[in-house]
Amino acid sequence: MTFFTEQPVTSADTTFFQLRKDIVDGDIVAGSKLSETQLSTKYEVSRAVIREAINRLESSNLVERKANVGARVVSLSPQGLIELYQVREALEGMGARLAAKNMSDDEIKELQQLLQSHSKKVESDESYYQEAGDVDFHYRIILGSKNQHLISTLIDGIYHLVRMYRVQLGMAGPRVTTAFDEHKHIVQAISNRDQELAEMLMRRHITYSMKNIETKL
Amino acid sequence: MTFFTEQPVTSADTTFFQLRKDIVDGDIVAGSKLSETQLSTKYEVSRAVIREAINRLESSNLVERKANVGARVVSLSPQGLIELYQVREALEGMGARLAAKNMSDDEIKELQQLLQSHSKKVESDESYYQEAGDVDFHYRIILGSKNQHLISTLIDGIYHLVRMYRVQLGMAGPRVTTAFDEHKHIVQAISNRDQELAEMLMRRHITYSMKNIETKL
DNA sequence: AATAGCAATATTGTCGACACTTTAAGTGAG
DNA sequence: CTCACTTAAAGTGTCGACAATATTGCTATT
Repeated sequence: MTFFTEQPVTSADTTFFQLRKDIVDGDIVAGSKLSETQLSTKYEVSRAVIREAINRLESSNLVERKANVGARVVSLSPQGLIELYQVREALEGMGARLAAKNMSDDEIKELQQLLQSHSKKVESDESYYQEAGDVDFHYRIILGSKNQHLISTLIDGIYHLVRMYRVQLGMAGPRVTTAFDEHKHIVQAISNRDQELAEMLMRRHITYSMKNIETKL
Repeated sequence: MTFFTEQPVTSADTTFFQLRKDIVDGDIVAGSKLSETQLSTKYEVSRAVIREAINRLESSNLVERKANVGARVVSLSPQGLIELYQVREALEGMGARLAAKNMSDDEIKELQQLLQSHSKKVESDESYYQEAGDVDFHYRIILGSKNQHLISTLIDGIYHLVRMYRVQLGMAGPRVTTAFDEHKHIVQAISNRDQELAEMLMRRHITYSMKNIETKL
């Protein structure tokens, strides 16, 4: 469940969302050039809205721009993945710490319930958990930090790139049940309001996750 | 010394830098509205340029935009400062950790020399250290992390907002010599390639720094 | 007098055209 | 044949005008 449904209001919004999806999904291949005129005809909007959309994509770290030259979709590399996950480790670690401090008792309860519903799905061997479930879990904790900078940096800025790596590398794998246990321990630390432990466990969880993906490169 | 002189190439670049400076310095007051037409006449460029500049300012977390309504300069608040420093703590902590791992021996030597030159200035009681010196020190470590995401998030995204808080709250204070000692210990940890310690010391350093500024709110 | 609805105004969003820069192809001299 | 220079092509940057949306002020009704 994505409970943060971004509602497009302007034409530039729509184009931005569409372009982002196409990039993350690999329909626009990594490293390729983004021609404004070309995209303008493809998406049937003026170059102005394309430019705005590209600007936002740049803010999301999905494209790179050079003045008077143009924009390219970022290219994926092992080094890039490592750097991305280092930032993610720092930010989500802090996120878990703050969540342990700032989440309401009700929110924690919901988090536990979410985990329990995942538990059933893991047992019944549904593959649901692999993607959506993991994302859902992490989103809740990030939002639970109540830190607006952290939230927007991660959700608007880093997570789409993370997904791009996952999608284009086939993602997931045999880490499902292992990751679930890690999630369980993190929630436990948050329930106990143990900030130190919550941060440490989240950092380890992300480190493991990176190493798992790294093998696929 | 700012060794990262951003060279404007387009008109939008120039306008963006100018606007950013005016906002950070408080010449455009925090919380005020940014009218595109108004700025267009003030800076003598077309609205398209202003719009691009505002978009970038939004990416830098210096302004907030609402569709069909307009952009406002962010307003400063104790809560906002705390949240900002929490993110900074996480990122610069990781930066110090990575610097201990990735800086070359030469770069570390230069860092030590920088510190020594600061030491003299602190003794001779020059107030130089307060602002530029501190920024210089932190920049070197961030750059030393060699992590491009970390670098751009901090230098392009967070640091201008940090400076905005400092400038508009009178900044600095009696923490000069204290901060210098903290810097010294961080460099020592980096020299020893002690990643854990470097991160921990940097995090504490930033926490202290926040508490110092917080008293001025 | 207060409020709801409407008209007028101001502001942002979008568009197509033009200006400038980069890139590539082509031409000529050595 | 190679290299430097010129020129043509394509692409990005900037502009002014129009369209769509939000805000303000007015009018009328209760």
